[in-house]
Amino acid sequence: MNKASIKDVAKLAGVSATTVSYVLNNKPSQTISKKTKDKVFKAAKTLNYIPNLNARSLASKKTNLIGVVIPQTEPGKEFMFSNPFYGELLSSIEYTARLNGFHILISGTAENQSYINIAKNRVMDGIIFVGLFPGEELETLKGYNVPKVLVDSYVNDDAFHTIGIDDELGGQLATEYLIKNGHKDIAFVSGALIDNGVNSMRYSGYCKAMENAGLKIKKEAVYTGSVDFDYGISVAQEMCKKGCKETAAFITADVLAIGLIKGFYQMGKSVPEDISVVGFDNVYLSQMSYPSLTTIRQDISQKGREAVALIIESLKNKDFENKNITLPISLVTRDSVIRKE
Amino acid sequence: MNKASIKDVAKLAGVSATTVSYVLNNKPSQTISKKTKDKVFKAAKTLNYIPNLNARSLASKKTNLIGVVIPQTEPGKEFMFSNPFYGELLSSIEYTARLNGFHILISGTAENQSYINIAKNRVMDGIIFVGLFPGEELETLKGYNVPKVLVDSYVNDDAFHTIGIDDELGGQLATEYLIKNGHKDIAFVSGALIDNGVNSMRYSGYCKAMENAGLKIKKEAVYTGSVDFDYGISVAQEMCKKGCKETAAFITADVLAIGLIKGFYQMGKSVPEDISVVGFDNVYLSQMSYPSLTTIRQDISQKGREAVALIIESLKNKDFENKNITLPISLVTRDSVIRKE
DNA sequence: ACTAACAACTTAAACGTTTAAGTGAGGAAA
DNA sequence: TTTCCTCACTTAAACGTTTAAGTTGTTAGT
Repeated sequence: MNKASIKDVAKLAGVSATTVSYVLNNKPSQTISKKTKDKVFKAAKTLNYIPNLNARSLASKKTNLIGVVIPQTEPGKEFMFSNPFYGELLSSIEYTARLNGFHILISGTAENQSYINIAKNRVMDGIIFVGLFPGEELETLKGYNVPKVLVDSYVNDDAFHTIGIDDELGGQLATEYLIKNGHKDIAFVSGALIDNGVNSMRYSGYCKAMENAGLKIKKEAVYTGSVDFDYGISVAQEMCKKGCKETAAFITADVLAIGLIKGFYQMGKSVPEDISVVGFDNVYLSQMSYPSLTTIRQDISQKGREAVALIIESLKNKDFENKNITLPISLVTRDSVIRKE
Repeated sequence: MNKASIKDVAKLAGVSATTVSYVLNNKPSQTISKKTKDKVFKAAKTLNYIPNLNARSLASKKTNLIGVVIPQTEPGKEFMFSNPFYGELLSSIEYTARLNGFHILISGTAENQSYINIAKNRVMDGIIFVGLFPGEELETLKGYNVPKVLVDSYVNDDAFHTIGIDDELGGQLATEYLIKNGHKDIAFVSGALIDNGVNSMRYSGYCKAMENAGLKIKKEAVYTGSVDFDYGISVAQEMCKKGCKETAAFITADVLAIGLIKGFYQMGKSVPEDISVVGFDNVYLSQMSYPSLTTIRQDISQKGREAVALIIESLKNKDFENKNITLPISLVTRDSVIRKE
């Protein structure tokens, strides 16, 4: 028993396929009698009719599909969610999209695989790109004529919506808070510093705060690697091996910060007694750790909601101009920072 | 400048659309001269041709799309990833699918929304359902003629592949470990106990271990609510308020266990000194907590890989019978359990 | 009584592919 | 030389919808 098509429904109901389409889509542009509607509904129900969305999309040029491209945090590693930030963001995107009748098509980006592959290979109503993407491909992407949102990317091009936070300010707030608490030797720990990436911006905020306070930035106190728990542990180990002159650290991601805390603990040092720590993102994880993490709060959920909203708005209104949205951030103080005597 | 279609390419290359299709899909059933191939490739490149996958799917009846349905952990809450288990699983699914040329379409399940909606509304080559789903809808789902995988569901129906672990054994192992360490008053904490759900099975393992050891299961030591951090905190509070006669707890999810640890700490009790804790799942989170969590390890990543593999296998081989896979588990001992004097 | 308007449909083209079947040319086998 | 193959294509139908543009039959207005 194969799937019923609109024609089967039409035949059973004794009307044309067009009528079925009108009834089932509840087109206000077309009046259909109550009697006919009932017949169609009944026939559709009887045949367990399910419209083929591929056909619908082909005909209507709408797919109700939003693509989400998420960077692979580490090459060869399947865990694109090793940073819970992405999970929370995706969750918000999916939820908002679903409320609006859209589905989400996700794709990580493999090492050697172009991230625009997903755009090339699917027909989507819009795409959300999370994180930083290399510049050359952006050009190609521009030719893809659907609403596009860049999340957390400092690309300045009006072919895209952008949505992000003031990462530099965040870095500054975090560092200033440590300084305010009497710390002078403050390490900086982060994923790779890529031009125009969030980490670079946060680093720049760190530098600003240090300079404003007349503190020197020591090269050996700047650690950059990958954003995950294990790298956090290894940084803590390295710091301890070096003697750990630092009394505090600003870390650009909460997972990474939690890794540091763990690493210090393993090396016999404790947070915040021996070293204070400030993270970034305020993922749910940050309240779970011990000690709970002082961090820069951003509204991840809102980021997702806005991203979807921008796409939907652009879809509704063809002249809707691409927007650049900056969401607010704030410092949330918990237990990972202590005042230095 | 609208998108180029196969016809535009054909025109530019001076061949038929069919030839273009053959060339671009590299069909071995059809021989095409090198010369023509080159012409087609060149034309496609010039026009920046991107095949419309909706049209392709319509014609070929393959979508290269796998649907993943994930339960909403809490009604009205957007965070379907409040349990990191889902994120890790999804990540694995996405990665495996991508390696095989598939994309992932995800959908949470809203409260009042049928979870088969996604199946009804999209044309997919296969679907993976994660968690427990109400029985009535399963019947409807059976009519949907694509490979279907049920992950972590104790439905016994050969219309589905199933993949899971021996949850009862897991519950037993965890509880026995606590008993072996001298604990007699052991609480059980979990999400809702639903017939044939993993939590019920884990509970049953808990009961088995208790009974085998001649220990009584006290109703007031069994806590069931939702699987998230906050519920964990509230259970710890409740336990403490009751005087906390228990010296240990088996908790059916790591996030929940971490919540308990936090809650105990807030109430002035510490883990494992005052109370020992065993979790379940071994999500990456479990090593991050302090103390790190003794838990039941399951290979979440493999769960995802196998789920996708089953679908792909079924797609390749129409006679491939639905399988029931049970993956191994084991106890991983960390720091959240202490021997009782 | 005649036109206009409207309600309730249907016809047919279009969306962009795939693919079974067909075609013609050139070469090999008889 | 004729027949038969094989190569290198092309034709045309099909996939399941949507939707602009008809086509009726009825009602309303004058």
